[in-house]
Amino acid sequence: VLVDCPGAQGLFTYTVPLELTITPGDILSVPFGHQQVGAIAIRAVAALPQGLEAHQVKPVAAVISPGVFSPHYWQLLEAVADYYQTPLMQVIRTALPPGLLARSQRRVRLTPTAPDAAHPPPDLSPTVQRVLSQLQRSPSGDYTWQYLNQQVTGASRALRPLIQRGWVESYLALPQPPRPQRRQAVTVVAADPAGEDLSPRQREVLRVLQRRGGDWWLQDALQTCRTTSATLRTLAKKGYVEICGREKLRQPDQPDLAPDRPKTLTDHQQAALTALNQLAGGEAALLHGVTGSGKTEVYLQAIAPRLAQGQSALVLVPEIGLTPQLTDRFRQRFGDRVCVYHSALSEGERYDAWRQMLDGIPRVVIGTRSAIFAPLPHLGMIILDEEHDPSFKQDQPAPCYHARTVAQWRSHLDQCPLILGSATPSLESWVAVEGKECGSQEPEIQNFSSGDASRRRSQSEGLTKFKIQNLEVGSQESGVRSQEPVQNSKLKIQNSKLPLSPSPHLPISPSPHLPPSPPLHYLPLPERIHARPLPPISVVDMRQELQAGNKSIFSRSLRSALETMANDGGQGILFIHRRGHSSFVSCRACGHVMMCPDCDVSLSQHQPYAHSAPVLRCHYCGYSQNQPSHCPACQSPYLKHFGSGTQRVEQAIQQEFPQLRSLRFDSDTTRTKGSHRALLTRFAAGEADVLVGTQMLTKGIDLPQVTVVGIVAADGLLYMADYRASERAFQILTQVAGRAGRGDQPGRVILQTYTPEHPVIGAVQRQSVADFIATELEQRRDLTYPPWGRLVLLRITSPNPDLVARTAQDFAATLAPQLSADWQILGPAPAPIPRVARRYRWHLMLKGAIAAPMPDLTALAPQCPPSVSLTVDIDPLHLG
DNA sequence: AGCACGCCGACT
DNA sequence: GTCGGCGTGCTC
Repeated sequence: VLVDCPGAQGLFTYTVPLELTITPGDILSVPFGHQQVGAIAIRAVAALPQGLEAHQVKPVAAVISPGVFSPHYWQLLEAVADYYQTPLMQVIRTALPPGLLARSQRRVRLTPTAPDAAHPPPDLSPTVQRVLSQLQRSPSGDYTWQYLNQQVTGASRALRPLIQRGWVESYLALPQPPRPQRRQAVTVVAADPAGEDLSPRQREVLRVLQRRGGDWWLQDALQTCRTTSATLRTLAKKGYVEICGREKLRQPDQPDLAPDRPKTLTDHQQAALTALNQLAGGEAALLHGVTGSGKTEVYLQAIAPRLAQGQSALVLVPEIGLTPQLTDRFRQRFGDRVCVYHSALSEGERYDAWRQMLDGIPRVVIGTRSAIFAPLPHLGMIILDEEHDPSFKQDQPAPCYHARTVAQWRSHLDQCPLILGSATPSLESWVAVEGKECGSQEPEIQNFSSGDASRRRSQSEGLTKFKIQNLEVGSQESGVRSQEPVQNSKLKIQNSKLPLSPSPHLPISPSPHLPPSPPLHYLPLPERIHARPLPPISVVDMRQELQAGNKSIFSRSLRSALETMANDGGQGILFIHRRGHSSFVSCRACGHVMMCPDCDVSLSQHQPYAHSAPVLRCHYCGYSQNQPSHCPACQSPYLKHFGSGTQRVEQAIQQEFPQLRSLRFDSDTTRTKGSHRALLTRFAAGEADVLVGTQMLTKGIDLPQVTVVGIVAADGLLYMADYRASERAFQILTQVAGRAGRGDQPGRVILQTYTPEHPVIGAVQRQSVADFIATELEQRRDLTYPPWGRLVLLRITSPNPDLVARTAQDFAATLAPQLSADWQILGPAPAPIPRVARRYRWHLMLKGAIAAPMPDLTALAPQCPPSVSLTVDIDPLHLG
């Protein structure tokens, strides 16, 4: 068994209780030390491993979910673990729905014999007293061990006398993995509802039930018929209906949609579709379609034949909550074969969707990044829409994987085609297009050979993380602690003698061999559907506006565009890249800037409602406070806000265009479930004239009535200290501009900036992706930044500022002699934002040649002093 | 990770 | 002599 416990390296042996059947690949719950943890069954062994006594072996506690890992799927997880230098178990955890690998909780509760709170026994030490009164504070007298230790220092020791006297008991709360939800269901079985033996009321109920399909959840039936369960039970007794428990799939509410049929394709769409249909398994294509060119229709028609052949399709989108329109279109085309999977679902909904995928019925799964691990048995196609979007890269907990990279491996392992779609392709994909002049420079996003892998392993001499595949090869590591490799290599010998009948163990590859990523077939969609023109983009120099005496945040041309739009009954979108009211608040008298107490970040001003008191919020840790009336440094009353965000823009509209009704679309107004869809529906229904929003506006929104797009200030995007700032600015601006003129009315875009000469602005205005990419590639080549080189970022954090700095320097010193000549160390240096949520952050960057094998950094994490944490980010996207 | 154990300084 | 803090090691 592989246990879900960091630091527990290797495999552990358990007995199988008689009442359980366990197959390799099952997800288990096992006792481990003083707790119960999640585990994966790897293989059955006939005899105890050497050095292990029978009394040491415990039985498996439960099977959480039966066999879910196919050989290919397992190889995919191993590849992710290996490339992103993350323990396999952690990769498994990201691939599974949350809660499946739950661990037990140590809890403590008062027993009935415990003394009354009013009469505490006097012969107890102060800490014991405190623990007792803490327990008595809650009505149940029940706390987790951990919480009690937080509240009362030294609680764990103080509990001992209490437990001895029998006043307190300590118990293990078993993990509660999600389970299928069962509900009573009513089915009409009698064809004729006019039976003689029915009362009038029973007859009526039966008729209502039958009229609408005859298949109901008991709850709904009772409500609709305004009846009681007694009536239905009588109907059941008389044989007219059947009542039985059935699993009810948990699903977010979805609107009823009219089905639609495939649309006629333009010539370009048709050409792309033909090419897609001819893709062999493991081949990949870049579908480069300008905004509004109908990529979605191509996806739909490419998927349809795969479904018909009994295969499933996987569609990855940047953020699903943001794209109700896309999921609706898929539902209209494929009905309930569409399955949505993303992190905004509740635990139960995710679990149900995940189990549905396992059943092998052909489906279309639409999901975010983590859906690349959807357990679909017969995968026929993978589509990554908005392939360039940075949210496909995970940067918080390891593995810091890029869904596009993982998709390439998966497409190869499952032998299915991969489609990358975008209006503004990433440089990585652009360079990988076949026939482009990059030759051997082509970034092989994944290209580790077995040679690399074994070299890496030998480099780190025993400190390397334990890898299952090592067992198969035998144990070359001398340093791996305890007897694991020995006993396990013995197991291996046992297993290898077995005939290759039904695989007795989880198929584990000796080392994840993955071929270089294939070249991309280039499929352009250079025109919008119905030959609609791309909207012209006018760039407005805001410096000249100021000179002309215009102090408004709206230029004269944006102002007039909005006025004509209002007269013509069109709708508009205003884009600003920051939410909230303003970017920071500072004192006019002394220059003091309001800062977050826990981060090195200025606080943003928010004004939830038009006249409410302003609130200051930290966008990094969520800290918030009311805006003080006087400067905390000098007591001056002149605290002023600078810069503008969505709230400020909305306010300005209300002041300057009272006739225009506006809606705000940012993460403040879309926080609750379903609010995206609600806002978009209201806007589409004409409840507002202007939609004011952030980046969110760029993602998969198709609003045909929009004729005007105003970019209130492009500058905030252009000047970020990140080598990808230009690329991201170009992508966002182009995508926002592309929201205009998607209906019958032509659109126009007004781009306001203080630096119209910036090359990104020019490229956006010319709407020329190729030009932009060519210049950008040139610049990156000079510095050997990706896609011409590769990066690894070590993020080191701790609440102790000196310790982080020292650790970062130590790591640099350890790595320097280990790295090959084609890698160099940049830093260490404090991170661009040196402190977030009271943790100090340092960065250590490794830059290597494109063909250079990745250095093995897995040995560093165990060297971290306590309180210091290290994240290894392979191919980082943002360096902030 | 989480928990137990054992060492060591501080305080009654 | 005891309490409580902290580093170390183990989990089939």
